[in-house]
Amino acid sequence: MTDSPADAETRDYRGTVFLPRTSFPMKGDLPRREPHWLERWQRLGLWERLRERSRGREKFVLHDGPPYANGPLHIGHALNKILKDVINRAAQMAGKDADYVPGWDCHGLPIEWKVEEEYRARGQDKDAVPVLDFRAECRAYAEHWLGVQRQEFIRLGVAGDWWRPYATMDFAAEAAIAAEIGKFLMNGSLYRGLRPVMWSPVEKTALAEAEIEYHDHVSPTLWARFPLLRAAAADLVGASVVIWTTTPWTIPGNRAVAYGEEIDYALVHVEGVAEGSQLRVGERLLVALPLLPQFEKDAGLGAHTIRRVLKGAELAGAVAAHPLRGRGYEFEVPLLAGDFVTTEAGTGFVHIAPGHGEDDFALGRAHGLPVPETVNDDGTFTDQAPGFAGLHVFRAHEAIYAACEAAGTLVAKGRLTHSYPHSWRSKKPVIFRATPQWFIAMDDANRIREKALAAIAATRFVPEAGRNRIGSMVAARPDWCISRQRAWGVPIAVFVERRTGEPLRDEAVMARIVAAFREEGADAWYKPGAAARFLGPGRNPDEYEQVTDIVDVWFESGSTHAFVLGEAGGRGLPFPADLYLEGSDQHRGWFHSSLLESVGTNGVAPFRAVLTHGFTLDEQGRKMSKSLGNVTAPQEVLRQYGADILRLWVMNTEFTEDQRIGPEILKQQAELYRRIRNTLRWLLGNLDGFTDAETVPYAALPELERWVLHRLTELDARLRRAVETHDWTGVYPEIHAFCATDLSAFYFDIRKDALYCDAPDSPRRRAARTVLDVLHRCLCAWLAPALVFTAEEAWLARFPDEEGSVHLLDFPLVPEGWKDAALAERWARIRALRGLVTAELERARAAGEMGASLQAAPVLHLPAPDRALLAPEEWAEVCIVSGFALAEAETEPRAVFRPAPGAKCERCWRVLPEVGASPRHPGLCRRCEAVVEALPRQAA
RNA sequence: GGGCCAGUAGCUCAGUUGGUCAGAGCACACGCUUGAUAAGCGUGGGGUCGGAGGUUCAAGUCCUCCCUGGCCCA
Repeated sequence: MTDSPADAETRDYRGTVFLPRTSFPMKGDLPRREPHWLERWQRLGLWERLRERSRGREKFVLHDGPPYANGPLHIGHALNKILKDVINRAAQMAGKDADYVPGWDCHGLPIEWKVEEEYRARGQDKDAVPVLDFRAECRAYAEHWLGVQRQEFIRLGVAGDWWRPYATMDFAAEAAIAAEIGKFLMNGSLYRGLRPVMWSPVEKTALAEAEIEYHDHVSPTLWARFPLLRAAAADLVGASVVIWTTTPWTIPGNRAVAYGEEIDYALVHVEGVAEGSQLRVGERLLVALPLLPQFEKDAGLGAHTIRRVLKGAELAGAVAAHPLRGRGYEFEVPLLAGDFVTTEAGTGFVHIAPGHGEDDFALGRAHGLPVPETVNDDGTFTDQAPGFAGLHVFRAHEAIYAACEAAGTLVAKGRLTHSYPHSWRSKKPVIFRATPQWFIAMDDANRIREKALAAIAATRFVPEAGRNRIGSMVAARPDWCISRQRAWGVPIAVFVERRTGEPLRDEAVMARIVAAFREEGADAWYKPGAAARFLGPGRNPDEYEQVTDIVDVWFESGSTHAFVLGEAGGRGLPFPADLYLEGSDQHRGWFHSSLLESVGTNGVAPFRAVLTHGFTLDEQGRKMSKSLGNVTAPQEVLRQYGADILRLWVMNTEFTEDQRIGPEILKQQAELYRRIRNTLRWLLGNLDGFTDAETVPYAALPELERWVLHRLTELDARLRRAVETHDWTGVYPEIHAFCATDLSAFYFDIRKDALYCDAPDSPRRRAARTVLDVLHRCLCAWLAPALVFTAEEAWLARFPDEEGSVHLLDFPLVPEGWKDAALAERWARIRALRGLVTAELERARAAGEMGASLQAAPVLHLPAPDRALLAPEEWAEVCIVSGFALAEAETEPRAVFRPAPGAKCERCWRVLPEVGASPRHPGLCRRCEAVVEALPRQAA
């Protein structure tokens, strides 16, 4: 190189400019890079290190709601676990010991089905397989999917105790669940009662709702008289209430008739009948007024008069005779108000058989009606159906018709094709049938309902609406039916004394069961000789019935707190948990069952706070479904974009409500990500070679730098508030906006001149780098809970360390002293005025008067109060122009474009009159001349 | 059919107790830059705040009804 002026004209000063330098690439390449970070964290034992170094800190426990170990993860799983992860990581970085134990729900029907399916594929009969073998296959199936889902969660970047998770099929868990049932047994809340369930007479088994499919079916129909014995109004006594049913076989089980209080009923006096009609001239009938025209046709009603019309409410207290009175059905049949009664079909009266319908059962229970068991396992009538014993219900209608006709209560009969429930397996029609089931009482001496409502009042709900939602359910729900007639689950390990029908309440028996389950799993219940083994030497197994029902899986997952948290959990986690976090459907599910279970055994809720998220829909707000082809699979997002993009999406949505996702939305998230990534990249590039020695104390910083630090205090406060309240909405959007608007478009753009062109020891450049250092530390830490991979990459790009990780850090302390509201207000005004300047420059640019902003030296006319904001040279800096003049304005500020006089400095590109004045560097301005002169020769 | 929730620019979201509240970011268009460069900067267009009534001097913001969607039930 030469210093001769002749050469200077052509000299390239690019090499003397301090351009950003970094190894941090612009492209994230996340699908390829993320797995390497996972390997690194695994190798470092990051989770164990975190636990080690936060030992003794205050615990934060987000108790994991267990996903079902069946099939690959869908987007809802991803949303849920990512949210949990962000909250856990943020709590950890905010100074807590956030120990997170992931869990799985392993028992239940869907897995039984899958295993049965595999049997069928092999031509094997499930019922021929010994129960212990079947259970072993179910266990292996759940084990497999637990492993798959674990890897998928890990790939999402979710941190937790993955190699020591909990599972409801762990022996310890099965033992704890049995022990929890034992507590309800001992405290008296567990009882055996009747309840109608969907029952398949072909398979002789109860069916779950999901095992039912609906097909068209031809049912015999029956219109029957219920002669009124007593009623408030004299003209009703002796009249007949007419009911209509599509299940005549339920007549023997009838114990009441329901009416609608608001429905208008006609008291009809029959004066003529069609040929063949079963109606009698002179009789009086009660039929809903709107249904009377149809009834005329159905029953062959001829001439008649409507004596009067009455509201159903008038029937309160009325009593009718059973239509088979005189044939073993001598009891009275009360008329009861039912809000399920409609005038859509029939007669506006519903015959109530408490053993054969949901509404029937509920109404019966509310009024203390008996629940006769009129039907056997195989669908034949029992002795409790006098006159029909042994007859199959599906072949009983002719006999019922005949009996009614003989009793004078047959009004009409017919046939109806309608949608009717069938067994999923046998494709045969099913029936509602009352069967003995196990219940937990809501309102006995244990007062679970009352205590649960109190616990709800004491819990924090985010969003607040959750309190009402779960509260109204708890207030209205019936006793909890916890028994299922299934194989894959935890048995209700109870014995019933045959002589008394009472469950055996013996602590010693319970203790033997729990101890055995702990060692051998719940399989112990099914092993030969189990009854003798658990009952102990003092009892004869023949005198006891060993219950073979399993417990509702909701009871199991509702018990997770009992084997994960507290003393019994053995993991050093406190009870209750700080937070439960699941989808809003869990108000009826896991939140609900956990609450009831814990209230029943501990008297309090297992959580201090409940956070719910909504459901993930497609881009049009529709539910995702395979048939619509609008499913966004997390695996596909990972393949195409990477986990950090999916995580960013989670944090950018209003997740307490339903969210949307799809190709367009993901593309947008990738764009938002790029802005954040480039902000980090620019920071890293401009911090090249930075050391603490360069740092400038706060008091010596220019206002612009102090303003940036003030913004950090605002973001820090926002973040810490989110950690406290679990209200994360808007936090990451704000960080993004900070990167885009405050940093990239404002602060960085302004400081490029100082950073690129000032001398390395210039106070202005050092001040900027001081702030860039803080920005890098803050952004890496703040982004770490959400963008777990990118934050790590950006941290290690600056502080390479074989053992290091951004995830081992706490959030940086942002000094309170950086907060400066007055400064913020002044700079808000400065930015507003800067907007006037940029708009004016744009006008000039469009008019062809200028290109780059450094070609301008505008004049800004300001009213008096604004004139002291900045000096002209500071305005030039802030507006990124080469010159600047202030002038007076009467009222409204305005900017006027002027071209910058002088020549363009070849190094810093500012247009200044002084350029050309230097003999050694005629192409440079004074600042750049000095910088270049001071550089070591090889650098220049 | 019932309970709960939501419906603000193409997209993601702000809009406290009703009174410059019709905004931001992204996307889009145009321009600049070419020393964050498959980057960066600027300017701009775009919404009858789901619809209809009502309360009020004044309503995305309160009330009623309806529509659409979601969750949970029947």
